[in-house]
Amino acid sequence: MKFRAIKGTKDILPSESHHWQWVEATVRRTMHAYGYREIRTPIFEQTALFARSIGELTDIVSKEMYTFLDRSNESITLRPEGTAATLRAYIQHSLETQSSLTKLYYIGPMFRQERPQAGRLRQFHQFGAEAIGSSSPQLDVEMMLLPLHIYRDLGIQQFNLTINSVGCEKCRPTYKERLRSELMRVYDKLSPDSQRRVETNPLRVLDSKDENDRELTASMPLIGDYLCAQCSSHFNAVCELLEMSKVPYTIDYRLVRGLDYYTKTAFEITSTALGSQDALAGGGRYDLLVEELGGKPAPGVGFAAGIERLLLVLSRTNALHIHPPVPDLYIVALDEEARTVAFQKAIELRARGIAVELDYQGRSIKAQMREANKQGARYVLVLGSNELVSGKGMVKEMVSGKEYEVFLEQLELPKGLE
RNA sequence: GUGGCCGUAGUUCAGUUGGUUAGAACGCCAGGUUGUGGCCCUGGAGGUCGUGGGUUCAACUCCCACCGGUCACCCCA
Repeated sequence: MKFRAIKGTKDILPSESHHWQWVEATVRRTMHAYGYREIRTPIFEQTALFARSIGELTDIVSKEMYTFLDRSNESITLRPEGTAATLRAYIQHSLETQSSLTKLYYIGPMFRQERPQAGRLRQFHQFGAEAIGSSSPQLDVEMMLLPLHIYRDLGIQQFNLTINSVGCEKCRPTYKERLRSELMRVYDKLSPDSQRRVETNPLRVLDSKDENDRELTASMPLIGDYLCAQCSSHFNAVCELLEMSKVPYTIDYRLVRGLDYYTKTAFEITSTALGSQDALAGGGRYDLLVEELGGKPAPGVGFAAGIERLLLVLSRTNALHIHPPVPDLYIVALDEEARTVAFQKAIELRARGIAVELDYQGRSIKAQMREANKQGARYVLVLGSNELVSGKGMVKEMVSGKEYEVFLEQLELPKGLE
């Protein structure tokens, strides 16, 4: 075999595209219910946009982006996430002048060059939402409710919501330095990964999976104790709203996000049906990002959710019940003349919105009936010389085997079809 | 990116201590007489045994590299 899809990319074949359509339709319906409108941005942007928003030192920017020079020697990057481009568009088109609060959602492919494994592809798909222009904790909670609502609608039973506050520009630096100095005391005993993180992202050391690291950091100060009054009350408000919404959640003061732009609220939704790649969705508040990207200062909050992982959970919990679409009518034709009439009838019926399928290969009646059955056609009409002469035929309802007489001139299908 | 495991028909797999024409099931195609599917029966097509080297008289079976997948780490959706 000469050509194959690039490592870490996948073809979505007809046997599963209907599952995707179902998920996407559910996402759109729910987004609408929460007042979000779709935005579609290009899948590539100037590299600097991502470096600026996500953070130069993050793993995503420093080693996972698909970055290349185009023919004009401009550095281009395939988007690794959706927020940066969404905010860029928000700023570029001055959406803040349209209304004081902008609520947007997106669905589409993202790109990150990581080592692939189940639930982690190089081209993967996310849906997500952004609310720009308000610092209300209600929106923080809405960002958690949105994906949870979608998961419930799709039939996912088990998930865990974990939240934290990562502070703001006033309180985080103080905590960060305090933590870093604590970490330096045990630096030599930390795992190599954590040693690296002490410099780049000390908060992340607390999130280490290394047993020894966990012991070393067990009694170290947590961000929760260092939040400023504003961050603290915001976080409390978020917790209260979650209580009110009756959404189970846990607070994890060690939770950190991989993107630098988060302030205050950070959260993650995980599923036990997944392996090590267990994050279904993640998000948080980014009150400084719009300004950082050159826009008029505006607070914002958002989330992103992975579609492949969502489908993985659904298939592992046997929750994929959606069937592919079927033809309303399959026309079986027995000879050349009948095939011409069948084609003509198909054109007429399709024009009326009826899904009609027929044989294009001159196959036997048996083969055509089998095909109609395999495709799940609801009705079958057999056309042969008898029908062409009499102008009448029988439409057979496949599930019951019952047959109804119809006139070919003005073909009517049993009611309920149109 | 690091380490472990895996890689045989479209799919899921079998394949004896390396030894002649690589099998099954499902799927696909065609038949089972006169114009009607689902079950059943029969037949057929389909594989350079991931790719490339090497060891050997001989390799799908051993070794190496690469490619792909997968598990964990890393990271995250």
